Amino acid sequence: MPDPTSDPQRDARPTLEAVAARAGVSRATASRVVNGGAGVRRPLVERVREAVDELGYIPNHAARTLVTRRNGAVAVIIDEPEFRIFSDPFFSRQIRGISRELNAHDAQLVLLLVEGSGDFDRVTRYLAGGHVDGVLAFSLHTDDELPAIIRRFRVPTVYGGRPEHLATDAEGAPQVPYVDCDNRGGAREAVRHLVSLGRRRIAHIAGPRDQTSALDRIDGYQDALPDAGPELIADGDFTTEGGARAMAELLAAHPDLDAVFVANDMMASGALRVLRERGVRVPEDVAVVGFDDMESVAEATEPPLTTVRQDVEGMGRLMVRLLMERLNSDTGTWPESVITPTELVRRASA
Amino acid sequence: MPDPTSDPQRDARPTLEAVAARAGVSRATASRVVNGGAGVRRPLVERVREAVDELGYIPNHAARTLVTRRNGAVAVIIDEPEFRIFSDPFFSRQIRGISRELNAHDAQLVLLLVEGSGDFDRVTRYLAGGHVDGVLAFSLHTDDELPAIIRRFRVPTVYGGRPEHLATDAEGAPQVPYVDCDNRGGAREAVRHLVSLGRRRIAHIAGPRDQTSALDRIDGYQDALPDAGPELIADGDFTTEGGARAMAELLAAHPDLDAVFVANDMMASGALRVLRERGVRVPEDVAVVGFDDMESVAEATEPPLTTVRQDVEGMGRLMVRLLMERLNSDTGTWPESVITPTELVRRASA
DNA sequence: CTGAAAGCGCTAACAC
DNA sequence: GTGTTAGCGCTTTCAG
Repeated sequence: MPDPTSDPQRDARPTLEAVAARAGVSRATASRVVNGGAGVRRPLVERVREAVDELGYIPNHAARTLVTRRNGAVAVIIDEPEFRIFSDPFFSRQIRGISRELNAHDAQLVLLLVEGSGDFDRVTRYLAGGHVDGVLAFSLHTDDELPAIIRRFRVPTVYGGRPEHLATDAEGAPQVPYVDCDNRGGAREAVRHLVSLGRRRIAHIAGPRDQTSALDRIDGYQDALPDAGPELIADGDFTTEGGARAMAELLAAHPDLDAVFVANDMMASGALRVLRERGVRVPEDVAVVGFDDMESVAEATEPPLTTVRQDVEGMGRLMVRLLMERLNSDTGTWPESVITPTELVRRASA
Repeated sequence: MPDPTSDPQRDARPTLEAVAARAGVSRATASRVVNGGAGVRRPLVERVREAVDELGYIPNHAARTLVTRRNGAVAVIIDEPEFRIFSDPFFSRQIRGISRELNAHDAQLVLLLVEGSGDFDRVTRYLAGGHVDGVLAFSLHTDDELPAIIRRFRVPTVYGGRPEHLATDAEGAPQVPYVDCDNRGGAREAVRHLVSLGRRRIAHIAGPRDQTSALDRIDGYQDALPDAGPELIADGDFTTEGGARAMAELLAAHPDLDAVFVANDMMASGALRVLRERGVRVPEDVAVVGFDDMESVAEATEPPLTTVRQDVEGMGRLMVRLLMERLNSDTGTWPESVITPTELVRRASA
């Protein structure tokens, strides 16, 4: 905290006391009204409300937190290694969903960026300090310390994306609620679509293997193509350039391929560029299906991209809702994880 | 705030009282030690420290805030219209700088996304509620209500990027401290570099005219080329596609151009692609200079991009430092705005 | 249904 | 130097 030596703005905001006085009631009654007004007679409620308006009363959060032990804030924790997701429209959408839903619950979003193990101390202190009611955590890595910290301090948490290692309780039931889209099912559908188009040599450009979304999409590809060898899978990194590179490799190794399922739209856009540069016609020669349905990308490609849509913003909102459900449950039991459905969006590329 | 009907986790964290008891001192002394330990004799300091460790004591933030009236949190406010900047690596870098510097000051980052005028109420309540010690606000629009709100509640604020309309005090001195890079100077340097290379028909691909950074870069371009007509300026939108479009227009209208200064790297990357597709050699036929120096973009282009570097992360840190300076100043006077220098980074494209 | 009173955990005068 | 004592503004029993 900044050096608290000065206080340039010792503002005298009205207190509940003042409201009560003005309304001619006790502080207790004023408090009841401010918090919904249950069990207070109408006329009093109105007098208090008026006083609130006239005085421009706004409750003091710190005082309230001190007694209720709830602070109306949720931390969004992002691992620095994953921080690049920040520059992914995908993530900005999810944050937007989170922000919206949090607003609806009158809760604040505290952003915690973790940049390597040095920062875990800080985050630990922060969580241990009970500054937030809950946590939303994103795409953890294999050896991430975060889950352990979170478990240790029993901070209610919802994960975004299926965590690599699902913790399980004594009965073997997963103890880590998360929200993810049906990556595997969506991928399967995409590839089946390609098959139904009569394509026979269907390649896959995969995302980084340390992300479960990429792994799950590979699984979906293989579900639909049980006989396809791993040589038809090229590795990408979810960036446009990575997609372009992978496409070039694939073209070199398998000149006969007639379709490619790409694990996200950014890479698909790179792949399309390479195909265009090589004079390969899409979809006539090679059909292409992406994943994500980021309109800004999928509608701007040439030709427009057929892709698997996932409701990213909705997933963000869902994360918040799961968390709130838990926070408001008396039993302290967790809601189930949610796998949201995907949907194939047909455009021109396949 | 979520419905406070339940409290599944009524944890009994140790209080200062407990620490004091264990160390055999008064709460006051314990407090002094926890807050730096100035004016407490060594042996006592150590006993208290031990007690803190043994008990795993962590100060209760709410209680502290209640009395100090400081809450160790800073809001970062982003206008939804500008929310796309989220998906700009530029912004993610700035946020990172902010986050780092805030951590260094032990302050938290509260993210406030504004999505249209409906949300101003919420933000107003939040700021008025005194939940944060200060505000960092980004790229406001012409008719933005935010500055008014901020002024009304006298929340210490630093802006990121030169605000469109600089508020001035009675003496006409600007009252809005901001951090921005020297957009105009950087642009000027870029174009002068092109001139020094012997280029004579130098075009400009500009950013959206409602952003001061774009406007300032246009000014810099014109500084260096006082005789260039406005027809050599094409409008872009800071995206790759926009840059490609603008480049195509320019090529059609001015087949004789031999250089182009592009207002950011993303657009430059799109422009380079178009030039390549048309068989225009870079830099032989047309030299290209970008702006930003986002390595991920500028180093990946073909050829690598000569561009104007700005220290984005540093600017984020600076914003925090200005804010903290203000928060810790007894006089409540504002530090000056800061314009950070830019630097031409030569690669292969010019 | 309303009010009185007791704190929540901490800091900051003010004494000693 | 260190301890004592008031609160900070609010919620919440508990009486009435």
